[in-house]
Amino acid sequence: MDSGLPVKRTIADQVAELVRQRILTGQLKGGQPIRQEHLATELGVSRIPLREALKQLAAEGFVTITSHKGAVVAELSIAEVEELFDIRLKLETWLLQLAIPAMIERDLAALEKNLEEQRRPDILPRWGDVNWRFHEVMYLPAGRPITLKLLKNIHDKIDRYLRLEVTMRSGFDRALREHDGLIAFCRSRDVPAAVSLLERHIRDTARGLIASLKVQ
Amino acid sequence: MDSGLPVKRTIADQVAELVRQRILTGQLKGGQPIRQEHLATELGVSRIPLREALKQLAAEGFVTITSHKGAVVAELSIAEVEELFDIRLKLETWLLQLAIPAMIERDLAALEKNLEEQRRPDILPRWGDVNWRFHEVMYLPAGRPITLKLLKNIHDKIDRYLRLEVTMRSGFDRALREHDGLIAFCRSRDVPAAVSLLERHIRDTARGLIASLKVQ
DNA sequence: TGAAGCGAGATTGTATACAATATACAGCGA
DNA sequence: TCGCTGTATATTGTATACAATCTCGCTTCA
Repeated sequence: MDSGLPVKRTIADQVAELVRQRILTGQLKGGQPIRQEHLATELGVSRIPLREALKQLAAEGFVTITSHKGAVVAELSIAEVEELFDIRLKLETWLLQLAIPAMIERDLAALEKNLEEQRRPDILPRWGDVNWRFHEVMYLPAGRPITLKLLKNIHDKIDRYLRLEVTMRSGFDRALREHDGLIAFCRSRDVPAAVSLLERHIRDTARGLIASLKVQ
Repeated sequence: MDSGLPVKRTIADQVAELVRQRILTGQLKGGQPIRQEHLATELGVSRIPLREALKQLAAEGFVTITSHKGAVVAELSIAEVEELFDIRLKLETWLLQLAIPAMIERDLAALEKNLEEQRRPDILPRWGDVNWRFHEVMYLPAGRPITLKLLKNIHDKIDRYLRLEVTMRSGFDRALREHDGLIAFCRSRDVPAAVSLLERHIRDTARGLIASLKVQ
């Protein structure tokens, strides 16, 4: 699956992955400072690979580094979340347009297999992952790997907040229905209908998340 | 201008900036390996800040790091260049749509000031910079800072190849005319005309660059 | 009172030293 | 000759040590 990963993983890479996961899962909360010595000793490594990991995460937008003051977990304002959803809207609808004509049976089967997983009762903890993979599989036939990687980064940043959304159950069933509809339109190669549903899907997700952010 | 820069710049930041510039200007060519010890002694620093700089550049996509083998200057395939231009097309037309209704006289004046600079005879070495700033100023009123930063990164990656384009003179005058036209449409608030011209502008640039890449 | 100055401790930034891994090449055997 | 293997060298990865900077409470003085 992750064919891009280096075979021999360096400590810095492992730490980057771990810290990223902690941020995504909310173990490290937005605005929280990251003390190098503390985290390094906890992980049983020196500060050198940790610092390299933090530099990488900073470039990816997960932490913010200020000289001589350290790294803090990045926070997204509501405006920034809205902007990220807008970027998704523009790029994902484009990819879907490209992907649908290029889809073969195997792609559609993969989408349906993913949808089955989404229906399993114990999905919630893995929802972020599975949901992204659904979209990824759908856009893969478009053959635009750079865009896909960019979108994954955006999804990761957003998912952190989706996890916090306690009222997710409400939007959850809707998301499943929309995913189901997307597959149907992909099957019938109905590009306009699929794109329009995807637009609604992304906008609905955005609306739900932003509403729940504004409450807090 | 660069208000986002840290006040106290760390060695790692300076090195990252310098290496990025060397890549952009072609002093470091695509595929070329970067030997840490060598570059570090040349710059008079230790390998630690250099390594942090390389991690950052890797996350930004300017170099590729392989464990225990080192960093090499990233190369873009023709397909990747095409994809980057496609992303530009989707995002920049969107930003322009948002920006035009929000433009005030000051923005238009800034565009014209930039265009004047483009007309100066000694522009070629600074073309990459000035050209990006034209687009940046044009999209700034859209109020989408994340997208803008993303686009800057894409421009940087592309500009490296634009610099190589020896026959730039041909596309150069055309670019100036198109920039001129864009300002006119912005002034008249003619969104459809501006967007359509911008589409052509980006496609023209892409076509010219890709043609010259295919020759080599 | 309160605002500026000044350490002591905490924290980050960088250099040096060493360990782990990769690369190049010589020697050996079939 | 060809291919394998082991060793020397080069290069990267990480730990430790130290330097630079920041934080925060205290003092001092207007």
